Order: sequence, then C-alpha cells, then structure tokens
Amino acid sequence: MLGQLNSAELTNSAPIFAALGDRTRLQLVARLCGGEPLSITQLSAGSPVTRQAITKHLHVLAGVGLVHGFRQGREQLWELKHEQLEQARRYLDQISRQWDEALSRLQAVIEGETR
Amino acid sequence: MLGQLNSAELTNSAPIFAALGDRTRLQLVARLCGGEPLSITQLSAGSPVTRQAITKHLHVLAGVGLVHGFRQGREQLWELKHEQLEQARRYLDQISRQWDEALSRLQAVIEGETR
DNA sequence: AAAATGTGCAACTTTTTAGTTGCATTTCGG
DNA sequence: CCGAAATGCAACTAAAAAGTTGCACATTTT
Repeated sequence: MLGQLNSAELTNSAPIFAALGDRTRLQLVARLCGGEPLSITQLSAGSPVTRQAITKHLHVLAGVGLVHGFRQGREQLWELKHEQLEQARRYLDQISRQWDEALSRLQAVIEGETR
Repeated sequence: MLGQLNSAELTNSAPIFAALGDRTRLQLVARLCGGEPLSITQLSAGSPVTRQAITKHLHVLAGVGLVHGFRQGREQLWELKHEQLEQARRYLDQISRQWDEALSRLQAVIEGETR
C-alpha cells in the first residue's frame, strides 16, 4: 500500500514549511523563482526591512536547502533550488491523497449502513 | 499568461505554511488525515507534550482553517479541512511551474548565444 | 450523588525569531 | 590610490511562540 506518511518525511518537511511560513521569505522565494539569480541588494530593494534582515532570511531558506548562494565579484547572488520545493509539494500531495482515500472509505461505510 | 504569483496569494499562503511548519502540528495533520475525527485526548496520547499544548496547536491549525473542531458530548472532536491544504499545494505548484518556465527560457537564451 | 473522564481558561517561564544598529572588510571604477 | 558600492559580522532589543502548572467546569458512568 502506498501513500503512508512516515515519521522521517514528517520530520524533514516541517522545517521546510516553517521556512516558507514567513511573508518576507515567501516573497523572496517568489522573486527568485523568476529564474535569474539576484543579489542581496536587489532582493532588499523595495522591502520594508533592512538588508541585514533579508540576509538572515536568505540564510534561513538556505538552511533548509530552498536556496543557494554564491559569490560573484563583490556581490553575493542567490538562486532557488528546486528539489526541496518539490519535497514539500510531494508531502502535501500525500496528505491530500490519503485524505481523499479516507473520505472514500467513509463514504463506502455510510452507504453500507444506510442500505 | 497564467502562473503569475500575486501578492494576495502570497499573503494568504504564508500563514498556512507557518501552521504546517511545526513538527507537532504536522503530526496532528498527518493523523487527522486518516479521515476519522479524533478527540484532544486521543491526539495527545503518545505525544511528548501536554494536552494543553496540543489544544493550542489545534487552535493554531484552526486559525488558518486547516482543521475544524466540534463538540460531541463531553469531548471535542477535530477533523481536517481539505480546502486550505489544497491552497498551499496549489501555491507550491505555481512556484514550481514558474520555476520550470524560467529554466526553459534561460535554456533558450543559452542555446541562442552559443549558436 | 459521587467519582472519573474530558475540556477550558489563565498566568507564567523559557526559547526562538525578526529586526535593528554600528562597524569592519572586500571589490570595482576612474 | 581613493571613494563608492556590496557584504559580512556581532551585539542587542522586542515580540511571538511553545510549553508548563493549577484549577474550575461540564458530562458520563456506576
């Protein structure tokens, strides 16, 4: 039987969701998914918080593997890493699927009872 | 053109991810997606934290519409609400899709340059 | 009615997180 | 070489989050 939620995936997924669970960070991810690597200064432009705050957020995202930073000359560029995002998506898919299956089973039980 | 990430979805999605971004809460969601409503005591059983802590977590999940609680006799039962989970999943889908499109465009540019 | 079960509410402690300011360091352009 | 631009690092503040304890209240069960 597929679709069982094991403890390992749960432990791995929670920090990813936590990283995405901040408005500022989700905004960073949204901008970086444009594809082109952006510098900290670029990412800070138009933000209500300071450059240092943005830097911290980027490190949080990097900590769970959602983004990746590299140096180019005097600026630090950041880009999205697709893999971890996929893991989070897969996890939600699993929960959704399991939920749907559960509803089907309940439906079957109800139909059996009322028949 | 579809797939653009607007600010509203971003603002709505962040709190949902934040709610999922806690090990204990993600565990609750995982258990509730079994389909059958469970009481606080049942959900607390086997957890390292107290019943009151579990209650707080359930209210956090309810705050973003991920779960729904109702009273039955002396016990309070909780069940999963599918809709918000779907919204989170859709949001990750959007980011993934936009990312894939961005990669395609970059690929096209590179091929154009090296030709 | 009395004991047991299941919750709710409130105050309090401890940790984590978001954000700031200030200053040092590195790199680019003229 | 010098000033401007882009970051990095560290200390500190403030607010939010996670968890606890203690006790009151409602509903069963015997």
